Amino acid sequence: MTMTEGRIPVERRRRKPTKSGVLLSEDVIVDCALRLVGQHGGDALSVRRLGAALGCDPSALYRYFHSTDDLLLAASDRLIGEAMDGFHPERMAWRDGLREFGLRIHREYRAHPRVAALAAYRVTRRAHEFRAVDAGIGLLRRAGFGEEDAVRHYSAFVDTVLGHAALDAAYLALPAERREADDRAWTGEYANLSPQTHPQLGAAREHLPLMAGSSFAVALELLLTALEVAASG
Amino acid sequence: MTMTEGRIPVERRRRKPTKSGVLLSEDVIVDCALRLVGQHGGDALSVRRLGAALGCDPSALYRYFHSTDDLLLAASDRLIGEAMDGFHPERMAWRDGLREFGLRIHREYRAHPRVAALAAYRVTRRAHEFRAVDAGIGLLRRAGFGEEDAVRHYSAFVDTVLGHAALDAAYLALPAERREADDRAWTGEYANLSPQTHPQLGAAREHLPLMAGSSFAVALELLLTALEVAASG
DNA sequence: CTGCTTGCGTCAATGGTGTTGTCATAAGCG
DNA sequence: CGCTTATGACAACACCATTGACGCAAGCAG
Repeated sequence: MTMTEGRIPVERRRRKPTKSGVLLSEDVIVDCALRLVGQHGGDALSVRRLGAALGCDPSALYRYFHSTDDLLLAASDRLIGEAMDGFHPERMAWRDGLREFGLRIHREYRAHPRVAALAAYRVTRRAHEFRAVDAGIGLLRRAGFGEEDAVRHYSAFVDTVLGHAALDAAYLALPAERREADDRAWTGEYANLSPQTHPQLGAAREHLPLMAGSSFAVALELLLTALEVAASG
Repeated sequence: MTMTEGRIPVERRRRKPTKSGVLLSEDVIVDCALRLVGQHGGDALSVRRLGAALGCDPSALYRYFHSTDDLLLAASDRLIGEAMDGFHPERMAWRDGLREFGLRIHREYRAHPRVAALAAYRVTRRAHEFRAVDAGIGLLRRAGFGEEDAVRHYSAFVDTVLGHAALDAAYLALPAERREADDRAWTGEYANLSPQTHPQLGAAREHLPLMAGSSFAVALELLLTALEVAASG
């Protein structure tokens, strides 16, 4: 089929338990996938491992999703909903609201890095995203921006948040060994460079481990400050 | 080996041409990898395809790189090198220097979206990156930050730049059809939502197309302003 | 209760991936 | 000229996603 593939119908009547007794469903599979990624790291998500965890043949999953990408999108849809669940920006000051907005997305993405690495780059065009954008623009209007500037600054804000979230998520999705190797660079290769050729690195040697962790919190506060300045100016 | 693996020495004396007559080298391989990824997409980067393109056995590449990850880091470092080529921050005010620093990286990543999407979140641990980090920290020292704060704020700055670069690069790496569909969402789905349920989107309807383009320029200026505030405070 | 339809789990196979160990060969030094 | 060794080739291993054929059994029709 070259046409857009029709959704696999969610309503199923016939149910056959798997060899090990588990009843499969779209929800059960997404649950298991998120659990698998959360517990065993980013590279634990493969059709084979998922099948093993569910006690079914890997190919059984294709009865529910067209591809692993399709499965990941389904999982990412749930992520957006969970990130925004219980968020009530109208109850707080705009700056606090924007901060929580950013922190919620960032936290959710970090909790599911492998899924997030794919989700961050995509426009879902679904209900949860609609609601999030509406809330975000509303917060910037309350900060004092006019309509056009609110949109422009919301765009900059959310892209910065998503960019950091994607970066941190992609990093967390790396195999542990590579992640540790990247971290060690700041106390190893970087700290041992000659101060002659790299004077700043030499002078700041003892602070370089700061480069290893996430810088999102610092960047978020900087951005909020800048928005405050821009709104009042 | 649990220790950090020794670098494969760059100086080689013996040279044996491959079956098809090509002389392999680290540079030749990176060249080919960048070309391959640029032409045929991120999924085109595999040792087997790379070997085929170079006219050598896939395993020959392991004489030059420990793994495909190692190769990717080498390619990434070359991007950094090209981005920083001819950059002389000491000749300009710190704010102008940081702006150009950000713009250079962003431009280079946009020029090689597929490699950038794979490499934006990695630490290359190589010469070009060393120099870039040294220059970046130096600019923030000149802004008035102490050593520790300079490192902390450089981290936030560069991660924001890389995050935006990764986002924009991933967007550019999308198939044109999907990219256009995403753009159309802001004049289509988003603009047609009911103002009852999404009041902000309704009010700002005519400005929503602003969401389609890159927000990097706006975010960069915001960040520079915030750094100025933080440095003087 | 019987029997048919069909949803769906299983099996087997295809062709892709990174990586490693072994071997042969040729480059360049002594 | 011959020896050492760098390095390319080959084969094999373990994993991956995806597909098509097969057959079991769930649930409805009669």
